[in-house]
Amino acid sequence: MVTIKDVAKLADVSIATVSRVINGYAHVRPEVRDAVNKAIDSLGYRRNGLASSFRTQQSNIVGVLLRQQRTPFSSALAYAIETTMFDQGYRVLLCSTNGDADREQAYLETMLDMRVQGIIIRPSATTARTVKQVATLRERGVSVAFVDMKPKIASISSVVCDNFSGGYQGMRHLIELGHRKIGVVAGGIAQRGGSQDVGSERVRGIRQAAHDLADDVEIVFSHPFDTASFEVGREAGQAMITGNPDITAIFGTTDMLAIGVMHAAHALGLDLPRDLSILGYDGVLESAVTFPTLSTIAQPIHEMGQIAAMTLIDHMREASKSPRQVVLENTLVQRASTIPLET
Amino acid sequence: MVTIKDVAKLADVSIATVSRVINGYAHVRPEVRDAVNKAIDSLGYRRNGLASSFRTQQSNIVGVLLRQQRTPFSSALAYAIETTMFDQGYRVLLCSTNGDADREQAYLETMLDMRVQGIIIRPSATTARTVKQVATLRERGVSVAFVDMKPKIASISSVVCDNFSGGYQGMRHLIELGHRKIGVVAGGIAQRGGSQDVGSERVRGIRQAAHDLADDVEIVFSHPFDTASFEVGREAGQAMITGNPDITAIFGTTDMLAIGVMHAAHALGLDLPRDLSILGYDGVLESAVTFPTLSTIAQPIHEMGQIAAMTLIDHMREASKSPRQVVLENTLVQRASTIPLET
DNA sequence: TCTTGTTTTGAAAACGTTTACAAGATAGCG
DNA sequence: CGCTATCTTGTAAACGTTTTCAAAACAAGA
Repeated sequence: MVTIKDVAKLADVSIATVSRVINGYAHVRPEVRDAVNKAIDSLGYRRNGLASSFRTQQSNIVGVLLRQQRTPFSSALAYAIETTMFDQGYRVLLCSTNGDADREQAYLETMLDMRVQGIIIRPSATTARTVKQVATLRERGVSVAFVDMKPKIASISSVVCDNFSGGYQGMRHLIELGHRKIGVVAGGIAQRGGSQDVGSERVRGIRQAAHDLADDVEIVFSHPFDTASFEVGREAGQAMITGNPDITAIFGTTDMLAIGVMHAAHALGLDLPRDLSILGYDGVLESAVTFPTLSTIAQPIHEMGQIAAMTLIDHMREASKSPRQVVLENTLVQRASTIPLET
Repeated sequence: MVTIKDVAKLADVSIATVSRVINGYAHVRPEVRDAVNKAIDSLGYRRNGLASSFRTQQSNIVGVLLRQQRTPFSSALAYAIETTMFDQGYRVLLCSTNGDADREQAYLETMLDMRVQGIIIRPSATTARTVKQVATLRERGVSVAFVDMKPKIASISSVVCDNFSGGYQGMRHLIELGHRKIGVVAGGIAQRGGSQDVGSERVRGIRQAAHDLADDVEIVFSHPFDTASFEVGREAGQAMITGNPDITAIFGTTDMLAIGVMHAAHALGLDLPRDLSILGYDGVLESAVTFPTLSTIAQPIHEMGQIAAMTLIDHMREASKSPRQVVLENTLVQRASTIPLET
């Protein structure tokens, strides 16, 4: 393996000079610089990243800790973060904890061991524990940013969507279409803990909209305290439709949930969207692919990832940077699954 | 930051002994071991991963280079690889090149700089270039494994599915259902290059099955030389259905392609699956979620990832291990979108 | 020419660990 | 008790880079 020493010898300079050339420092005579570069090329020298990271005690790696990885939302988020980081010269150590607290712990330790400069976390259920660990992280000089969950500690930067407003918008959409008896399938709330969590916020927005916008709205809630998956949506949807045949619209607080509802409706022989309007939440790719295509409250997932990445980068480059809490707006994407109530 | 020296001082031993304890070497007296461990705990010492990686010139990081990241297939694969690696004590540097050769190059260099022990690659279009780079990698002692593409160099391990057999199975399924005029939407072939690529293999299997199993089968091909996306499938499907109204089944060589076809069929007012059977390929989550649910040739994606990971680990642990080419079987998952031809 | 200031360069230390080597301690054996 | 073999421990070098410090070279001003 060719080292900086070999380059120095060939170019007939000291290793310090080679280092200066490599790192683009000033105060190197142009002809020396050229000679060094020539030596580097001819030897095929590559800087030993391990050595330089060791010496400077920092790698250009940032950790990204997601609680899932296979879901459309998570992978879109991961992609956004990764590309942004790449463009800024950082590399990403991607870790999916899959809700396992031990894994989360193990990954955080690995990250610490590797002296990552910063970490982006989409916290899982065990938030309390995570937050405590985050405190430890910051003591060690690691920058931290949360995504998709506002931390209780105000000193941590975060990027979230306004889920209250999203829920509100969605409900308003259904009400404006004339629906008055509306089902809400709100999954995955309990396990996310806290009252400030994503799912509860959406439900809060839904209630508020119903309260604000019409006197005669009736909401039927279904709270499958489970993951917000397709199967859960189907089961909840089936129960809801059979139990409340007069419902004219169902709002799933997750696209996958809504798609599950859609399947239940199909299976029960309903003609969509004529017999039942269905609204989703997230705006993942899959929502564009259902039949009928799913109207949904879209989250700016890519933007979330980008902003989270840039926020973290700001903190890493300038430790004194004060934390910022970014809140992004969700927007209604109207497709084919929601139509005006036929009278 | 507390170092091994501090621990040594507190435990009143040499740093060599501490190192031995940390790394679990033999020849340390139990009481000394305990004392060191106690010192470690009381100081909150954590081994500096950067330093030890530097010293040993290897990190426990493996690189995973995928050409995409947002697709269901890729994220399922990434997840499988990552969890397997984690369980084996390795950490994953995940990189999505997004088909960009420069990015691929940049990532490979980063990986080299970080002295990753091994790399798993799902090669992109620029295979020739990649293969050349891989040669360089191996000179530098980095183990390499391919996934989802059999490399031309026999010395590289790989894990692929038998796409020929998959295509064959799919076609047989449709023929056995009585279909005789069958459309095939085969996307994303050209850009993968080579004749040995995934898409072409599937088409080969399809042709062979038609040839073997019935004299009177007519196949209509559509080759959108583009990514195998939903939109492409929809456009190709629309053209195919309107151009060949007597087709009774369509085989998409990718689930997303097939789902696109399904949408085209819906849009044209066809009643699925009565008017048209549709078959997909991949078995991604989304295929279970369409309406009607999509019959598909399912790939054992998780298994592919697992085996790729374990293969790479074998190579890393024992460099002399001879390469192995694993070929996995695809299996037909029959759902609602394919039914017998009504006569 | 001498002084002063600036630019350019090299020598050497340092980062925190692992590990080769040697030495000290202990045990086993005759 | 003395010798050897084995176990346990410490010393010190090494890994490849960055960076401090100081010296050398040069330029400019007097």
